[in-house]
Amino acid sequence: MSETKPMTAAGRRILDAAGELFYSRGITAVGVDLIAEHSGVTKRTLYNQFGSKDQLVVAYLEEREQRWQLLVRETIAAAASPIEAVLAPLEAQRTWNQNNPRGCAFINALAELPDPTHPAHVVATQEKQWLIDLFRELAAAAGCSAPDTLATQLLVLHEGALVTQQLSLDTLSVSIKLARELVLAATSTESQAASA
Amino acid sequence: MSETKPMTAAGRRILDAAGELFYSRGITAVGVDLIAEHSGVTKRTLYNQFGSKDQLVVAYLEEREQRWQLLVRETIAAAASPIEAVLAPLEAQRTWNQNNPRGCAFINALAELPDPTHPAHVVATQEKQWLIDLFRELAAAAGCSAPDTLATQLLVLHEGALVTQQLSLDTLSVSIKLARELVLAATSTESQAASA
DNA sequence: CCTACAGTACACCGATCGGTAAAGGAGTGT
DNA sequence: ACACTCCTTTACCGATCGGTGTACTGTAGG
Repeated sequence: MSETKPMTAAGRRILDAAGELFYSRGITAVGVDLIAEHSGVTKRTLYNQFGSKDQLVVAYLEEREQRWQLLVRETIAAAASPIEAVLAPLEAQRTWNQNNPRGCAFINALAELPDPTHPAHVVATQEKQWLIDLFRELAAAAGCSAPDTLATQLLVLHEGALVTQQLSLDTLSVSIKLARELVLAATSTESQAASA
Repeated sequence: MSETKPMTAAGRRILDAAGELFYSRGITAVGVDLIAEHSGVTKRTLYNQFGSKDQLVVAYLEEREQRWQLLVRETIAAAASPIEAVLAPLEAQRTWNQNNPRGCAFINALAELPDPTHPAHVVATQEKQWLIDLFRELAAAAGCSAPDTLATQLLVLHEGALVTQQLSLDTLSVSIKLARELVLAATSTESQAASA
C-alpha cells in the first residue's frame, strides 16, 4: 500500500535528483537533460522509467506529499494532548523547514503551472485540501466548537508562515504562538461568539 | 517622480501584454515572442524598449508594485480610524483579488526565480519588506503596544490569505476578522502579555 | 529639407527544450 | 541456450528559447 511501484535503482536516483533540482531551481527552469546528468543516468532511462517530464513532476510532488504527510502523522501521534495535536502540522513545519528553505513545493508548483488541468496542479491542490481537512478533524477531535472556522484560520497561519519563511523573520514561531491561543480559545467552554 | 520614463505607446502595450501573460501563465512559461505577438509589436521593438527579458520582468513587477502600493495608500487614507488603517492592506486585498485571481505576483516570481541575485527576485523581496514595515508603522500609529509582533502576525495573515486564495474557501474574510481582533486586543490598554 | 527616432519586416543565430530511434551490454530466471 | 528486463551509448528530431543584424518606413522637429 505504501509503495505502488517497485522503483528500480536508477529510478530512485532520478527521482532524488529531480526532487532536489525541481525544488531548488523551479520545475520549469529544470530540463530533463539536467536531471539525467545529475542522477548519472541516460535520458533514455529517464523516459523508460517515467514516460514524460510531466509524469516525473507528478512523481516528485507525490513523493514529497507522502514524506510530508508521514512527518505530520508522526508529530500528531507524538502530541501530548488532542489540543497539542491540532498544532502538530505547524510544529511539523518547524522540522520540515530546516531541510526545505525554499517554501512550499506545492505552492511553488501552483505558481509555475497555472493550468488547472495539469496533473501536477491537481496533486498540489489536493495536498492543500488534505491539510485543511486534517485541521478540521483535529479541531473537532479536540472538542472545538467551530471546527470549520478554526481550521481555516490555522490553514491561513500555516500557509502564511510557509510563504514568509524566505524572509528573515521567524514567522513560524509567531504563527504557532497565535495558533495555540486560537485553539485554546476555541476549545474552552466559556464566552465565545462572533465578535464585531 | 511618479514616472521616471516617458514610455512610448509601443512600450506601454508591451508592458500591458507582459503583465497579463506573466501573471496568468507564469514568467518562465512565457516567451518574448508571445509577448511581442500579444502586444502587436515586433520582437525588435521589445528589445529596443526593454533590453532583455529580465529587465522586462523587472519592469512588470515594479509596475505591479506601484499599482498595489497606490491602492493600499488610498485604502489607508479612506480608513475611518487609525485602527481601521492597520487593516487597510487586508481590505485592499479584497479589491485587488477581484482582478488578480492567481495569487501574489511577487510570491509567484520568487517561486519561479530562486536566484537571490536575480533583479526580479530583489524587487519581489523588497515588496514584502515594504509591507511589513508598513504594518509596523500603522500598528505604532494606532497605539499598539508591540508593533513588531502585531506586524508579523498581520503579514502572516496577509500572505496566508493571499496564497490560499486559489482554493475555494473565503480565507480573506476569516483573515480580516481575525486580524481585527488582534488589532483591537493589541491597542486596548488592558491585560496583555505573552501567554503560555 | 534634413535629421533623428520609433517602429516594422524578416532573416538569422547558437543553445536548449521535451522526446525518440536503433542497437547493444549486463544480469537474472527459465 | 533462451528470453527478459534494466540500462547504456550515440545520434537525432522539430520546436522553441532569448537575442541580434540589417534594411526600410513613417513621422515629428529643427
